Amino acid sequence: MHNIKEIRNDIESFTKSIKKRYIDLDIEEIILLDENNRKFIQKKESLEKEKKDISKSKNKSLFEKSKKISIEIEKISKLQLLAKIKLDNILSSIPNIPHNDVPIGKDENSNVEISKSGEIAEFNFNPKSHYKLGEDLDMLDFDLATKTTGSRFVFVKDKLALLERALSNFMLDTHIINNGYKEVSPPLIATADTMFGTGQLPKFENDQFELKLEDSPERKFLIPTAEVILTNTVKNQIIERKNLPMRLVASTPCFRKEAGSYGKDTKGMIRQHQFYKVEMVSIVEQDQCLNELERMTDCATKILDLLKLPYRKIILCSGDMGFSAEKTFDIEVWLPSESKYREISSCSSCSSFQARRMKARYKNENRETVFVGTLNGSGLAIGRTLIAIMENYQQSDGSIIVPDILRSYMNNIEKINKN
RNA sequence: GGAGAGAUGGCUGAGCGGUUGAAAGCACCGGUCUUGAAAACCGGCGUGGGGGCAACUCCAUCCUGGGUUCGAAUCCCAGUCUCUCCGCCA
Repeated sequence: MHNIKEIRNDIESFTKSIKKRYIDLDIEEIILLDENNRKFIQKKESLEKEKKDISKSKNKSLFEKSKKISIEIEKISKLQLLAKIKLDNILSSIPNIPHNDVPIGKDENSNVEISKSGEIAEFNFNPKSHYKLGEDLDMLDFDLATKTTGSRFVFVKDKLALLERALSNFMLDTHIINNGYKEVSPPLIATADTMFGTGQLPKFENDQFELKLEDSPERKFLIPTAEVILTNTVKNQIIERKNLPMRLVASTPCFRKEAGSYGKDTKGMIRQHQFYKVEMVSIVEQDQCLNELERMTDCATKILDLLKLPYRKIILCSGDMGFSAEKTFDIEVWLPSESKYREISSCSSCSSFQARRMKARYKNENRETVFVGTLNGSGLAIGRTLIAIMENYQQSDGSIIVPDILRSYMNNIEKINKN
């Protein structure tokens, strides 16, 4: 959420910055609504003052007049509220402004590779896709999921289910023990207000699974990522500086409609309506955002290092970043069956963009109350890590070697074989 | 699900129709004292918004939304949440 005061004070630089996002924005309308809103506020407040003075005077002869003023106030309030709602609707649908470090570009073609890591394995046979491997092992069942639930779901069974569980524990342990994150097991359902805080609402309502609630005007949603619920733990709060940075990690299912991606990645587990993800969230002092982003991204890549999976790190360009982000690193893991890198983690700094929406603040060193900085990153997406392990560790006979680091989490089995 | 109690500033907590934006304490900040610290004493200290270059000023805000009244933290109605007790249940 942007500060209308800042926009008003420097319309030109705001317009220039937001252009980097390649969105349509009617700045004239914003300015007009803002002016109207303030005009009505002034009118309303001068009437309120008048009314207050009458009431203070306790002069009975003026009481009748006061009643009339009340009616007038009500009329103007309605107009003011209308302008304010319209203005807020527009403001709350404008994405965050990209940081200066961020390359300018319209879509993923302008993303920039920063580094590559790990050895890409040579296969002396044709590497299979994860879904072929999984189906042959009888440990991934997409048809069964279609029968019970619908498309874009999967049954993970047997040793692959164990692998999935092991990954969750391994990642959590690493972030808790080595990276200073505090484990949280959060609710998987969030209120509309919470969804607004991190930027899922109002603009991305179509991507969310909403629960059907009887007899209640309240709206509730399945979380699309633990970022939503973890970041909002500080909403409507003034945090003590000594408690910053706050680092939280959770392993949760995530639910996404994937609207607008029909026909994309329909085969296999790449794009599902439900998947597990280990999510890191940091709440920091504003000026620490970029340092924390580097740190968080390292926490994510460390997992891939330990799993010995090849990956690359890229920085997203201005047009490809998520709504709330000012700067984002994506980590992409190598998938032999596709001979390309696929996203497995996304780490973003949201500056104070979400904090403003959530009203999450802290007292800085000058004892001023200011908005915190928020960051989130996957560490990592479990489903996609499962895929990457299957494909990169596959053998010619269709079995899958268990990475060393995971064996203690998997009853010390070394290989996943067909039963 | 049933029955009660409650929701006030960063925290604790008074107020229960008319300078109450709100006592008091704690915390915090500044100062005096002290070699330094503590203690003691003095002063300051909520949030959001509007106007103004500024000094400053105005409005809102005592869970949320309605209502009564010239006037509401205080009265009425609805809702949300929290706590206690009972019931049911993983």
